[in-house]
Amino acid sequence: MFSKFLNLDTEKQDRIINAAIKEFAQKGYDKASTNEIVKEAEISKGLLFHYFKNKKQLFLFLFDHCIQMISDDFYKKINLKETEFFARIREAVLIKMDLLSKYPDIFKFIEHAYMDDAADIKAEIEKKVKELNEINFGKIYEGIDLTKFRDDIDIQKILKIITWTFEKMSEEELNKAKLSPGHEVDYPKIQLEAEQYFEVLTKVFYK
Amino acid sequence: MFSKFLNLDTEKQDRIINAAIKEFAQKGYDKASTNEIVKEAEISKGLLFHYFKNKKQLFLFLFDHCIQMISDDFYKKINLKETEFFARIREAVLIKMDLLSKYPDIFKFIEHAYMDDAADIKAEIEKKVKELNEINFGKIYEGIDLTKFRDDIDIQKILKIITWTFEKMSEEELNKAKLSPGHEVDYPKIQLEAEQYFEVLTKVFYK
Amino acid sequence: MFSKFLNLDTEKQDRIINAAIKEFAQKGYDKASTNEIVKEAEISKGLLFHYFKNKKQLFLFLFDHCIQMISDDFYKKINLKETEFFARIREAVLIKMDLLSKYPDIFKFIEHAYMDDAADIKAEIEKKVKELNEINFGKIYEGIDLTKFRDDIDIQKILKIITWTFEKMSEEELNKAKLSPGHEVDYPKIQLEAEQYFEVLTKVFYK
Amino acid sequence: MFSKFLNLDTEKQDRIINAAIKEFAQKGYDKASTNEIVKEAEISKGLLFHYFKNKKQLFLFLFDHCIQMISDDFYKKINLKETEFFARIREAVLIKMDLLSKYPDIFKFIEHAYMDDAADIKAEIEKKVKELNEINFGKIYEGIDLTKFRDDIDIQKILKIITWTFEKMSEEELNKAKLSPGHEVDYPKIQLEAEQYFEVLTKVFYK
DNA sequence: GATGAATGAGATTTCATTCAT
DNA sequence: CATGAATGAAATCTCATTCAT
Repeated sequence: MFSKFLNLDTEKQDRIINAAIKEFAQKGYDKASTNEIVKEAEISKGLLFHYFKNKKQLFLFLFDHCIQMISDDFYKKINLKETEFFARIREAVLIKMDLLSKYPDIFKFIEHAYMDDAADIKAEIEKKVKELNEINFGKIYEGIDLTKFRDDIDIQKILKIITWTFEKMSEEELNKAKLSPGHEVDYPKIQLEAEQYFEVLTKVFYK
Repeated sequence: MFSKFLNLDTEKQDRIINAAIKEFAQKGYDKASTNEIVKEAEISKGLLFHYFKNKKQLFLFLFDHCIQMISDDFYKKINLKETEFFARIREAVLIKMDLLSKYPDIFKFIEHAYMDDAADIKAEIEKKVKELNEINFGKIYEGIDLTKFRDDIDIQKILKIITWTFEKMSEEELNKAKLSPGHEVDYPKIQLEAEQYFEVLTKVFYK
Repeated sequence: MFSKFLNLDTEKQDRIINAAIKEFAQKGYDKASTNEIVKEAEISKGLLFHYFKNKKQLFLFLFDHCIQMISDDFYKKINLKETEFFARIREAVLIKMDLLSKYPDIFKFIEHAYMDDAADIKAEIEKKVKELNEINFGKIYEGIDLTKFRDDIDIQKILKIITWTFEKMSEEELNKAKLSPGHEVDYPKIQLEAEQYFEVLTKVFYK
Repeated sequence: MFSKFLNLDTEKQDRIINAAIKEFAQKGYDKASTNEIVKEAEISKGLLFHYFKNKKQLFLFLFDHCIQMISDDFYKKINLKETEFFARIREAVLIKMDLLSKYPDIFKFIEHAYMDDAADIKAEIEKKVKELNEINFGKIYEGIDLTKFRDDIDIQKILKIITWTFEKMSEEELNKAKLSPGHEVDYPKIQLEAEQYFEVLTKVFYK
């Protein structure tokens, strides 16, 4: 599918990928301009369409690429030997924050991809996202020691509540950051807050 | 700001508002076409820009209008005399579902407004949303009897966790609906699931 | 359909029609450039598409317009009181040649329209052409005195052979002209040749 | 001119010729894509332009090639010993129909070549066509017994009228076929009609 | 107030052809 | 001989906004 592109020398691939991610991250699918992308990547207009037959294919390629990149990095770092639930999830939150500050454009791009409602790409992206979520949810809780949790509550519901709590907490903090003057995310604060929620959740859901 | 528009006879106002909501709801901010709006509303191009000096102002007006409309309806229906927390939140969930099926276009529009990342409107919308959330969070929990909750946990954190749980649960169900063939939301199922989470959360957060 | 366009003042309409006919006549449907048309007509790019929603509609409008114009002129000039067959067809040939030299662009355009195989317009044009031919064949032989023709041959076949003879003769002469240096059509020569064929055909098909 | 190409092994030559004829036949000169041709022929882009320095030369080569092929086939089949005019022309019509159903792509290609008005190729093609027609007209009537025709009419005019009649008749039938749902040419009907015209023309032009 | 013709920059995509390898 | 990456002009069409009437 994208073999032509992948046979390029890495430097040019990177130039194109970075230019495209930047543009899509800034403006979303619809408003992103292939003109800007080729200008930034310093390639000719025709070449982009030689590699990716249209804007949509380019976008979908980038989406896969980003997800792959982030996932790889994530699963390389996470220690699956840690079986204590809260330790594992604490680690996950930390790694996520780390990646977030390391690849801000890519996250912005992925976030856009999730939210963009451009009819063109909606269906495809949503399918990919669903698959991804299922895989991730399984993987992140792989090998977890569930014996510490209360027996009188459906364990799946407990995991959901805990996961959602941390997701929403992060979302809220990131939203606050967006509204602040410099858009700086206050990572130490997030971490502190996370610790407080860990405490609450341990108290109520552990035996 | 929009006084010119508000002085119109209601029938014309409605025609314009409905046409615009429909278009924005279907296509999102960027792809929505002012041409289609005037055609559907049966007014001239110039007139639209006479009332709302540009597309952005029109969108922001509609956003406020929709929020107002939905909020009014919501607070008219909710029984603030009910002070038991879970009873209150159960009622809120039910009313929300009711509104959702009553005004699908408006909700779709608001959803778009939240997600649309057209740089133009993002900042403004997000500010409004934040204010709104704070007001709602305060209002919805107004007069609630907090004495039933455990004393050993920060009550604000408890409320957050509960609120987030129901929000995420609804989001997940709505997303599933989007991926299903007919996009039908399975309201009874949502309600059943909600009851199960009520039970879990009561068990762990009540004394 | 084209009411917006037809409400324009005639001068502007003409500028656009002439520019478009010229471009389509020169280059055929596919290669004709809407850019060139607006440049020649001295209107903005957007305006053309305000009147005709796309290139195809513009072309089809022009086709109808040209056919109408030529037909009107033709039927205004032809004398339907003349019932003698060869007199009638002689007149038709003369009028056709007259129109041909009066509106060379329009004929070139129509010729293109007949031949253009751009998939976009083929079907529509062919339908129109077929209808037109049926009408014309009927009209041109309207009220003709058929009593002079031989009784031992199917009269329809006789008319076909005669019509085809003059059509092919004209085609051949026009083709010769295209190959000659200045592309000049030698009208007197066509007329002389026509007279000779009239003589032959009268001799063999009249009683 | 095309010696490089003609030195290729026949299999590759055929692949290229067939791919190109197919593409030009389907889309006409302008819209035919060299990209599609090389893809179908399974050769590289550069190679095509190595053999034929540009699209136009490729097209002209193909035109000559097709004309040659069809002519060869035609003159191989026609029996020049038959000197009776109508028998000869009847045979010609039959052979033409046979070839038409045997090489539909090639005929479609030639038809396109005749009609395509892409300025680029028009002049050249028309010159070739004219030469060809003269040769064919001479050849097809070679050795014909003209003594049976009436003496009181210019024999050249008689031959023209007869030739034109059969040409126009075929054209009309082919056009009808184009407008019919399945584009099927009704060969038996053409043949029957041809016989009727033979009869008429014999009656009037033979002594 | 109300109209809708007019603008023109900018969008994506195609294409024949070249040329370094 | 053979490759296919690279070019960039040109194509059609859209769109929010203005302004003379």
